[in-house]
Amino acid sequence: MKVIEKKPLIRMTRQRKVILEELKHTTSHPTAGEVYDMVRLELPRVSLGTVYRNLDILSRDGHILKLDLDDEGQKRFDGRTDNHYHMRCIDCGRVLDVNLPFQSEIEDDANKITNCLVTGHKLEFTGLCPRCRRGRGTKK
Amino acid sequence: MKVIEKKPLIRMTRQRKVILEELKHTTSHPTAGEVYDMVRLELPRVSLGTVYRNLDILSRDGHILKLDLDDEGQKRFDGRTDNHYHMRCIDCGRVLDVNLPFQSEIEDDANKITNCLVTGHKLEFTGLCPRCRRGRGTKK
DNA sequence: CTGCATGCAAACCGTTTGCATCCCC
DNA sequence: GGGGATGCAAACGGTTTGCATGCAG
Repeated sequence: MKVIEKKPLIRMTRQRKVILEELKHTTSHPTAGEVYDMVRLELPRVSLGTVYRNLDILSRDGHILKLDLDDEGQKRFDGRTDNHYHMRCIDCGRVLDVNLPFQSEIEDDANKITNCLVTGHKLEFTGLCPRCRRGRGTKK
Repeated sequence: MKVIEKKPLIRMTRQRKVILEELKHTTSHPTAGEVYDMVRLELPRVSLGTVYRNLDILSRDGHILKLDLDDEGQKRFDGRTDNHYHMRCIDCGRVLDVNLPFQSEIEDDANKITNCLVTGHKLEFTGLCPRCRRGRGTKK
């Protein structure tokens, strides 16, 4: 498993700062468009291109995570940067953190049965979030 | 874990048949564009729209798998429909099968620590495929 | 002062869709 | 013969990019 090392940000612009702060203060895993909407409340003249460019730089340097979840046409962003898993609600699309221990050993297992050099893994759960679950039966 | 039941195909057109056969005879996890290229060798007048429509229908009915892998702007398709995992080479982009036992129990673990109703999971490995691994050091 | 960052708009690329025609059952 | 499938081309949605200007260090 790779330890992501955060590089210090070379240059902190007003836009970059607001984008980073918004992500650090939410757990909603917003899309780029949603980040744009959030930032625009504070910086009404920010451009969507700037948001995309900064999300790229911030994730490249390890300050945020870029998530590429199944069945979504778009990426999501996470201010939480430690290794953790996610669960996506197939009803409402909400994305939640799953605090299962991070299983680096599974990469060893994969290494044993392939000729690859496996260095990372991504685990994503699907199902119903607590809210959507109520609208249906609760038994498994 | 959900057992996917294959529905019989209502109608078998020439195009649909060729698309399905191409996918059953390769392990390369091609993109829609790559399937299009493969099919075009046999049916030169096939349209890209038809390929997309059939890939949708075939995956909806469980005859193929639609894969949404990390860091790719596009979907891939798999003629192998049993539950299994994948590994993506971060160097060349190749996608390989990983025949690790399918761990439905991990969904139970997730159910225990969340209030969600977890019904599925997806596990994706990243690293170097055997070919790309040779170009670099082989020690871990 | 220098060069990276911004706003704006156009371009890009994978995918979807409307429509007239075709052809499988 | 009828309804789903096709080819074609235009539209779509998220993302990227070129360019002139702005601003952090």
